[in-house]
Amino acid sequence: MELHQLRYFCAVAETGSFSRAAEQSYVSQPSLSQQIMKLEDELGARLFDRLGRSVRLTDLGKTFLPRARGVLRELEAAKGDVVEHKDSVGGSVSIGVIPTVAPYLLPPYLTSFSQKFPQAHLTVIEEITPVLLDRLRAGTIDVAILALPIRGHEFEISPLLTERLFAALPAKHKLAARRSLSLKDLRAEPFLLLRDGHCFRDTAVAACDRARLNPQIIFESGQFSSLLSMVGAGMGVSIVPQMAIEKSARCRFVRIADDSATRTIAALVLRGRSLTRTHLGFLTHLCASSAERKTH
Amino acid sequence: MELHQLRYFCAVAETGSFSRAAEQSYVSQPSLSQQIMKLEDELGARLFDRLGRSVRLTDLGKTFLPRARGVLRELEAAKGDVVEHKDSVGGSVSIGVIPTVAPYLLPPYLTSFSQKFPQAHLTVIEEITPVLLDRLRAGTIDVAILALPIRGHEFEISPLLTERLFAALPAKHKLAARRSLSLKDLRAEPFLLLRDGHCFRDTAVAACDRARLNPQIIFESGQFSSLLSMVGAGMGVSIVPQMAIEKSARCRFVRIADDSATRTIAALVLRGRSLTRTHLGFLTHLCASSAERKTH
DNA sequence: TAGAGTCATAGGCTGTGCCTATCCATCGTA
DNA sequence: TACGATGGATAGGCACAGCCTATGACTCTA
Repeated sequence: MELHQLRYFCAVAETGSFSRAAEQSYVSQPSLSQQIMKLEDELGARLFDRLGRSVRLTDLGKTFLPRARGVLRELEAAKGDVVEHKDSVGGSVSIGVIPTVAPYLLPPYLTSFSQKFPQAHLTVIEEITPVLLDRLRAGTIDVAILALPIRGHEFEISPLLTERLFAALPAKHKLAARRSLSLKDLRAEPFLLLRDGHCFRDTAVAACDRARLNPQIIFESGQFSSLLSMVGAGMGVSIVPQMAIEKSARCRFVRIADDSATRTIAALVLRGRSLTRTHLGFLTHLCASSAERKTH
Repeated sequence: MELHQLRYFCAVAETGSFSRAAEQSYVSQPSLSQQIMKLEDELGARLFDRLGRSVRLTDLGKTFLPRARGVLRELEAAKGDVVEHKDSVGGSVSIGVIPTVAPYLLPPYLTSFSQKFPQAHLTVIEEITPVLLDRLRAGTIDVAILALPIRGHEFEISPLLTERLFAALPAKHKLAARRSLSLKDLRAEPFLLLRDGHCFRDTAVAACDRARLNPQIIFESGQFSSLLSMVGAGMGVSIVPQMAIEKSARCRFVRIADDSATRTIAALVLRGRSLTRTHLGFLTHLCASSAERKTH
């Protein structure tokens, strides 16, 4: 049983004639006859009585007609659903962000995106990098925003922005008034860093490694604000990304001049995943916004 | 969009794998892949994300899946309906009968048929021959029971029984004691016949014609019982079929010996009409019963 | 009785769905 | 890191199914 057979059947039932049904269905009359006969053979009974001039539904045909229409109706509904789905930008997007980016970068993005796509529904999840990667793989988030580098090429990576790292120093520190400094200048300082698991800790440590620096870590926390208040209290120094700089009377931020003292934020998508219009809208919005940001 | 594509799609969605879906659908994996791709092309969007090892529904796929299932469910329902319809003998049969047969022949047929097919629903319509033929053509009755001859071969004709004609005479008539008579013997008699339109009038007149008899008709009625009471009152003679003979003190029935003085009752079906099991059941029952009747 | 209309049949062609063989990427494992 | 196993995509070829035109069989009408 095939769909075109059902269509032909309905056409004959409606027009009461094989010839007219064929015309209406844009096939030749013999082809249509053949398909109706094939359908009848498969069902094991006649659907129409061929009476000299006209054609009439048999009892079986009468019961079969609404069923055939039902199938075709479902089919149309399915097609309609697809069209609707493709046209809509009302879908939802789940975004995963690492904690050292979430509070600084995301809010302006989200508000401007919501203005552009009012029907879209956004969900934001704050997790550390390995969790985000797992969730990308599992499909429980659509996009992840995190810091490079990311190994493995199972992801599609779009770099968004690269920012410099800054040393956070107590206001009264001897280097606090400098325009910039080198990591080596911090060789003797006690360090306050993010807890293990936060990727920015790895970024900072990697920068130190490249500067042949082995920092002595005396305090760890889960968030920058805790670190900075400790720095302000004079317990030691820290390294923060540019976006985490916050005005504070007791803290000074000095640009780290080392070439490698940067971090790059990127948006990741699982390679091979198909993206809805809403997903694409969000991604392009993300890239556009960050490009704009760079030019400032 | 084709049904097998929807089936393949559902299979992949269920198994989470093209290969397993192909196995389950009894096609090769490339064929199935090809059809899925074709479906995706038609819809203009991916239904699955091919992720290295496994395969996962896209958002579109997720909304499309219940729709595809809906189409296939409707299809199964349609097939189920057909099977059920073919197996059932619970359908209805509309029977048309001419008035000069209805009260005599039908009752025993109907009761025995209802015993054999308790779920069948019978409808009986009593009309004169041309009306019955029209209704056969229009499909508003399934079977007609009437007297031959019928011209035109648009009908399938099954003779049921042939009965002799009898002369109905007043009890005191000079021929009333005879075992049989010839139509010519009635040459001088005034005739009472059925009204024009009743086919038995034609049957009787045709028999007279063949006997070169031109009957003088002095009374017409729509039913035999009226004629017979008038005959009993001595107004004249009449001709009736064997089955219309009724015991009466004032009427005598004498067999008409003429070869052509018979009438044949037949069942008619529109040629080319498909018959349900119930229709066939009724027809065969009719033929069987009348065959049995003949042997008595 | 000729002609128009209707469905069925016959024969031939094209497209397509299927197959096998192979390629390419990923994943698990030595 | 290299290798085989797994799973999907690609390529090439074949056979059938659906379509077409031409024609036949039949009915109804002028």
